[in-house]
Amino acid sequence: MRNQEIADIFDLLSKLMDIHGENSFKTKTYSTAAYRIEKLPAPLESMEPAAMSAVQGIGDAVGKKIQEILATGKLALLETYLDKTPPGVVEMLSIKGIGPKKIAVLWKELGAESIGELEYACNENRLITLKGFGAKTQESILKSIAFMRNHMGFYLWAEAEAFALQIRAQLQQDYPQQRIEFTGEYRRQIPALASVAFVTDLDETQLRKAFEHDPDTTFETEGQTLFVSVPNAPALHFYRSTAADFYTTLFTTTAAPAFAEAFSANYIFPAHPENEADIFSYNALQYIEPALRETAAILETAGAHQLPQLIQPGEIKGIIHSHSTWSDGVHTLEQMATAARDKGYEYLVISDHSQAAFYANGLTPERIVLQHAEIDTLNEKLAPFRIFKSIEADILHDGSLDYTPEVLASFDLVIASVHSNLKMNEEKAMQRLLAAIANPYTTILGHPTGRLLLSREGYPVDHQRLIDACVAHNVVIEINAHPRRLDLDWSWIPYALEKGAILSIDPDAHSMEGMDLVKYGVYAAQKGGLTAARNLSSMSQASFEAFLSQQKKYA
DNA sequence: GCCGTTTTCGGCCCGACTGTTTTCAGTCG
Repeated sequence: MRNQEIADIFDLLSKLMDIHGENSFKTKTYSTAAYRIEKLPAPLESMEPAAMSAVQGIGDAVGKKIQEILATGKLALLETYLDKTPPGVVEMLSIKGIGPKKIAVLWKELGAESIGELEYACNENRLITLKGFGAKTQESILKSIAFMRNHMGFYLWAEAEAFALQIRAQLQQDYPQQRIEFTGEYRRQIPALASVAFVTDLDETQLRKAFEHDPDTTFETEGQTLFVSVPNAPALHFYRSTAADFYTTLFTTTAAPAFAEAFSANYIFPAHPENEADIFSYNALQYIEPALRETAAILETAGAHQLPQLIQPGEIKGIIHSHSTWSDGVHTLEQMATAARDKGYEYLVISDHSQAAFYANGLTPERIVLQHAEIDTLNEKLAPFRIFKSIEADILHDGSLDYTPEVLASFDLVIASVHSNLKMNEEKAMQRLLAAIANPYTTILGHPTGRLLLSREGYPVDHQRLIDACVAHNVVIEINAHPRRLDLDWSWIPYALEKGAILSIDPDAHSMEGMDLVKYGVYAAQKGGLTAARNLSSMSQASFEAFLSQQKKYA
């Protein structure tokens, strides 16, 4: 079992015990244990019990519970708490803005045992009578429930990926003679999606057979399409097609509505295309990558043969934006650097959290000096690979960065990000962001909207003004590659490119494995037509150094 | 429940912000 899954068990245990009013120091212990386990550099599975109890926060009781989880796959104590808590109450933990204590009140005093009942009670204005609750809390609960409902059934592309690959692999293995291809929003690399779709020449009986081992799977047929619903997974669509129309079906089911409409209005399908490229060439169009098949406008660009050469995962040359054990990362500086080198990257930009982020062990000016000394030593050892000195500086409430100019000047580059006071109106958000962009030490604006896909709206920003300001101040705009962020959103990339902005696909890696997330950033960026030439992390080490020294002239 | 020692109990307990209070509990990053 992975550390993350074990940590999730302790985290849930801690919250359930809080709901049941257990000793808060006891529950704190479990939540701390969860945090520590999550940050362990090695899998608990492969650790000796002695090494385990040496970990801060893991004592006798937690150690035994870990052994139990590893041996049985579950934790009896958690099961007993789950047994005495209605599932709907457990679900309430996913409502933003309320925690275990408030949930306990809603359950015990209001009698709400599900999110539906809670929503009803809010609409009946019944929360305001409860101690510690008021109109604003009620409103924010309703808002959060509405947000959750809007995103129900949606999954991150990266979450859907493993499921999609597994389904396809199984069908290919069972029916090696037949064809199965991805289509729809999954093929278009939509960052958050509700379905994974396929085009196939398999018949309905064959398809159903692949799922019959799971009694919870349901099926629905509509014409030639089979819809399969597997619990807790994206919906599956199988568009069944004959060999003659296979590529026509693939083309039409891949297209977003606007793209499909424009195509059928202005172009025609050849009779029996032998591949998708035939459909484009028949209409004197350049081949359009699936990721780009969103708008009507892209067809005109393809007609003029001016499509961009989309950036590819192999064109990322450096890991920009990463964390180490100096702040809240899982691995040491040296581990991160050697991992980046071994993965074939030319350089690593280490950007731990700044001092305002105490929850993430942000760096004080004194610790920055020590970290820089370690980087210097490692750079001698690892040359020609290079670690660049950076920081993810918090953009404070007033838009200033988290250090004095002297400290900021000690970095090779500075990534400025908002991490606190996320509840802002657009005016306040823009004021903070524009101040940070205008700061001469800011090299990159990190995750510009602070959004978390399917989980949190970002603060509202005026994208055009934001991008214009970055261009004016030579500030690079990050495309944070974490699959839950993908922020800047791909839909704003064309505007940014048109205005001359430089973007940077950055993994925001908190571990060695975290570097592998860059590919999700590349997939999202492809949708916006990004090319390697306009992506900072595609620069070679030498070009990156030249770019930074150019930047310093502005500072 | 964990930890550390001025050990075998007693303290632990980030800080800003929000929304609720009228002095603070809960939540979040």
